[in-house]
Amino acid sequence: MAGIVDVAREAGVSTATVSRALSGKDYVSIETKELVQSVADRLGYVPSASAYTLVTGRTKNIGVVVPYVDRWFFSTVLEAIDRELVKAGYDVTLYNLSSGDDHRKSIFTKSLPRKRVDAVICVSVKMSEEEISALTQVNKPLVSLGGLIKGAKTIRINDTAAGALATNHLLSMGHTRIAMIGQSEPSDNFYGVFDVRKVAYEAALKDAGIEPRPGWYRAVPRYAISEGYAAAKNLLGDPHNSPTAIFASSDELAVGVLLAAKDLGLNVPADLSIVGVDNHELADFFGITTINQNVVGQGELLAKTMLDLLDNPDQVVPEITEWPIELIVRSSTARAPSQS
Amino acid sequence: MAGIVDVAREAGVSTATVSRALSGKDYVSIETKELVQSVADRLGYVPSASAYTLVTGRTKNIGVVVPYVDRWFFSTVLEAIDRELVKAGYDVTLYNLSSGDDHRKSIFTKSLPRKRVDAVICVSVKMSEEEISALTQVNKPLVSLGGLIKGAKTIRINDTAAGALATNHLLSMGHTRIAMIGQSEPSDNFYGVFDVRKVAYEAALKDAGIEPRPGWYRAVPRYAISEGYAAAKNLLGDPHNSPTAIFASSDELAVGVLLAAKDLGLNVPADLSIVGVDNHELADFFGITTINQNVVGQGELLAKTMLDLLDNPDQVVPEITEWPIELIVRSSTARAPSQS
DNA sequence: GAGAGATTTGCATACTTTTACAGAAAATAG
DNA sequence: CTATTTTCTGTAAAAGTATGCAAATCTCTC
Repeated sequence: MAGIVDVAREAGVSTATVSRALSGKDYVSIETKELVQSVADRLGYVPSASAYTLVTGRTKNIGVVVPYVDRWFFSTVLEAIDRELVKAGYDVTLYNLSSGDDHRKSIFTKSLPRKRVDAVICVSVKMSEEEISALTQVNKPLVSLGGLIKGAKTIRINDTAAGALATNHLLSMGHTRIAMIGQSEPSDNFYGVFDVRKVAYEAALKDAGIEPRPGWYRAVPRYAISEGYAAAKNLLGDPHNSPTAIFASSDELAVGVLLAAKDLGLNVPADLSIVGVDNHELADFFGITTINQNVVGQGELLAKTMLDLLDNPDQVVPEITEWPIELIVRSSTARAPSQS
Repeated sequence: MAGIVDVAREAGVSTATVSRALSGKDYVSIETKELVQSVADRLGYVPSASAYTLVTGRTKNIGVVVPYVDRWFFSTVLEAIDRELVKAGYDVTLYNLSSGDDHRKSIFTKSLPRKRVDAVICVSVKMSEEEISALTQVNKPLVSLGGLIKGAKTIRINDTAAGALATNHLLSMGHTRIAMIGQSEPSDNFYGVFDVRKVAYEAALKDAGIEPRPGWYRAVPRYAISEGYAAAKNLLGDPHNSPTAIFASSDELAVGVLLAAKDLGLNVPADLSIVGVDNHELADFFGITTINQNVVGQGELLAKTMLDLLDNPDQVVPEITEWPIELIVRSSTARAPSQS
């Protein structure tokens, strides 16, 4: 393992010159630069990241905290974040909260502040005051996606607007019997949207003069096709007293609803309208009307925001930037069937 | 930012004692240990990872290289790997090859050897000789999942056996008109299984005295429901000359096939048998016969193998350990329909 | 009570790099 | 041709921790 001194000796210069030649950001003659470069290549020299960090205080590494990695939203956003960060020369180390609750504490009190990372990106994670201050006290920039983290720049969609947009779309098509499948209260790790969208859905109904039925809101623990299917089977069980529309809080749930409807012999959208959220690849495939939240775009903006913050650390900016959403109408929604 | 010297001064001991007290792996009296601990807590002291690494040579950090993170197989295996590694006190930094091809080079020549990680785990990635030697020369343990990396411990399923198992299952039920949907040649980053399973499928047919029809093998670029759907629609287009069974190289493809069959008015399994690979959550939901490869199990074993290698670096072990597969029969396969 | 061993601490060094400082050489200005 | 500026290079001092070595204290055992 060649070190900088080996390169210096071999090239007949000082270590300082080697450092300058390779970093390329200081006076050094073109000849010695090339000489050093070639010697370094020949010896296979790569500078030690820990030594670099020790002296500069910078790691060129960013920590990304997620509640899960094996779920669509998170793996998608992670891919987007990683791409942007890598482009700027950063590595990313992954902190997955689902890997154990006892682990969570050590992440925030040990790993993150331990000068391992230059900054922290949190996606949809709930953080306590102490956890936040543990980070800000060591002066680590912090940005967040979807969560509510006091003092951190946050990017998120307006979930109230999303819930209203979906519900109003159905109302505008004459539906009055509208059910919703949402997210049940998740773990401590996960800042979910479970009640925000529900509240918006109920408010939209009330605004239209419709009293929401408690039985027509179903909470599922996970955004999965199977969960949407089971919930829909249940909601649509009684043909004389069924909703004519279902608002699902994710496209994966919506797909489950669609399949359940088919299995029950219902025609979508003639008998049942469905709207989801996410603009998941599957929503396109199944023709599901959805609320596009462009997860990749959010991830990219998140990463760019972080990089920007790293460049000028004490800029003043809005705490929360709201990512635009839009309704994408496909073939899963239509006018409500005439009253039977 | 409190350093070890601050703790030492405050506690009235030497830095050496602080180090020993906190690491807990050397003689230190119980009283001073508690004293140091409390002072460290009060000051919010966390040892610097870079200093630790510089002096010990160990990072407590493992690099995981993947071709993608936003695809089912990889996010699932990543979750499993992370859980095991975290349990053992390691952080994981993620190297996603899909973040750019120019990036790939810098990963293997810079990031990885730069003493950032203690070891490297590769999942399904093709590596050149140079890339491997760049890692082994700096003495970094390397384990791999699914790829073929010379000199590295590798865990994988026997894809030949998988292809044979699936095909023979269909043959044993009297099918003679068997098509396959596999993976087209992927990028340089990705060590795919595209031809291994195909060869096994064709060999199994030939063993049964059936000449494989070129047109009945379809290659798709991506394991996605939509790809399986499109390929199946195509394969099943001509009702007088269609296969009675389709072997899909992944469960996601198989789901697409199932949906296509339904849309064409075919009855599964009466008119068409389908077998997939993975034992994806969806295969259970849709009742698809599949070959279980237990991705989580593979990831866990991979991580454990790595940890073991880290503990005793020069053990001698088999290069390749083969992960067992099994056929899970569900409701998507049945005896071939009688000849029409 | 003395010697042997076990336990407890501190001193000093090493790990590898970057960079402030200063000095030398070269270029430019007047 | 001197004075000034610019370019180039080396010396040395950090950065924060772990650990070998030695010294000191304590605990036994006979």
